Amino acid sequence: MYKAPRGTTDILPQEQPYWELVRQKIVAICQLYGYSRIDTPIFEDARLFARSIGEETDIVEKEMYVFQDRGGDRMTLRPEGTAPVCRAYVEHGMHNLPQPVKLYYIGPAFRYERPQAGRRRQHYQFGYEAIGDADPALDAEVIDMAWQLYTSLGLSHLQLLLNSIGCRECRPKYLAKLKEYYRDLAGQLCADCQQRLVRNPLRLLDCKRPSCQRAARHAPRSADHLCAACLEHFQQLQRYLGLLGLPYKLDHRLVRGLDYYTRTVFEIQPRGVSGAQSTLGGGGRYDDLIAELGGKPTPAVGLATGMERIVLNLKKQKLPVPQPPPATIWVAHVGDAAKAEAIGLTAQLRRAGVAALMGMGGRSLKAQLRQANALGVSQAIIIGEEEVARGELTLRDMVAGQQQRVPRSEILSVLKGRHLGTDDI
RNA sequence: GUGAGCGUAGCCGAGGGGUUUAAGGCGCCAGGUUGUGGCCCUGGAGGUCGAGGGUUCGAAUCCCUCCGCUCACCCCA
Repeated sequence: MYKAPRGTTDILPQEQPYWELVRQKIVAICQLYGYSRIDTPIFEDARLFARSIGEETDIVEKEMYVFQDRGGDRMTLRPEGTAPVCRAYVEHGMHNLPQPVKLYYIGPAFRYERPQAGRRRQHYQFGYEAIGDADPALDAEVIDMAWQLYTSLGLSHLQLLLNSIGCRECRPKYLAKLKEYYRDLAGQLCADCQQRLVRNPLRLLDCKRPSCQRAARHAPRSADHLCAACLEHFQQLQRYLGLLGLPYKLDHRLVRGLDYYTRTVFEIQPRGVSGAQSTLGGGGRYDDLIAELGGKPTPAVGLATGMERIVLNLKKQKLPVPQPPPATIWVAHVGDAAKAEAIGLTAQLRRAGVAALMGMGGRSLKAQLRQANALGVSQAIIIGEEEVARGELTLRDMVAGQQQRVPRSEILSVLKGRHLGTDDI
């Protein structure tokens, strides 16, 4: 028996209302903030991600789905959405458009990891990127937009974590200080952090092992070592967040696992959940990425959020989701002549915009009505020998349990009289 | 990659060596009305008890191995 591959899942019809709601809110909020949709390929040249995310990151080192296609090219199922969007920005010369260019995407991303709650090998990300402006007001807007998305879905008890990790000017100096601080503490670090000290010292700060946390306690903070320009940017951002009424918590240990970030980094997560896969969304500024990918130097800021984590939290907070309406009418029939009549009538109803279903497989009238009831259909039409002979239909109200004869030619106007056509929906 | 828990029909779930031809509930199908749903009653279909091996006269039940699922760690959405 075949099963969905590990870390993948079928999103079944009963789950879809959650996803549909999330998609609707996403489209609405993007319209509100001026973002246009972009769809990029699900696979890309493997080098795109190694270049942008960073060779030393977990994603690139152990989580990417890489394969060689039949032409011998090395491809990667995309592990995230920012790099492809930036590639598209450069490839299509979007620097000629009014800046910033605001783009959003919704689609699957792939990472080879052990699955657990809120983490799948194929997951769905919604993300957006504002490319072409360094104004901290844009950072604030990006954060505000995510916050509005979550709250418009009804999510509450969220917290915004914020940090600045500087730019290519000030970060190297900071990293040097960080390494210096750790020089005497190296013996206390876990094996992973021994590696990080050499390859990616920023990541030393967010190791969760108690001994490493202890070692990190008095580590120099990136926000205390920003250059004048980065400090100004960070302070302005905080001021703007204040103007927007967004509560935030500075977290000097928040560094994020992707190399392309500069200056602003942030995460939004539910309060009171630690450890588990709690982060709803995260992002930051990546002022060097476009140039890294061959464009001219272009500042940018963006966010990505996990759709299944939103759904997870909607369920956890027991928030209601709208259910799709059942069909309006069920056409039941008894006998060959009636079945022929039912086929024509059902088609006619649909063409008039009425959601209509008819019984299949020559089942008993009882069985047909039972199914109509189970599906929540509120009206049934019954056609038997007598109705066929007289050119009539029996129209049964499944809620009231009452029925009446209607001339076949008048059925549409009768239904309209009951406000059951699309004109009234 | 590491650790823990769990695998009995579509779903939930009893049974922990011998009348077990594997309970019960939900769902599905049909009948109780020669053309009428919901409630009720009756019946039916549906299972290599995750897989393989071992112990035993006898294994869903005990042992081993493997596989899968779930949760957690690492890391992230």
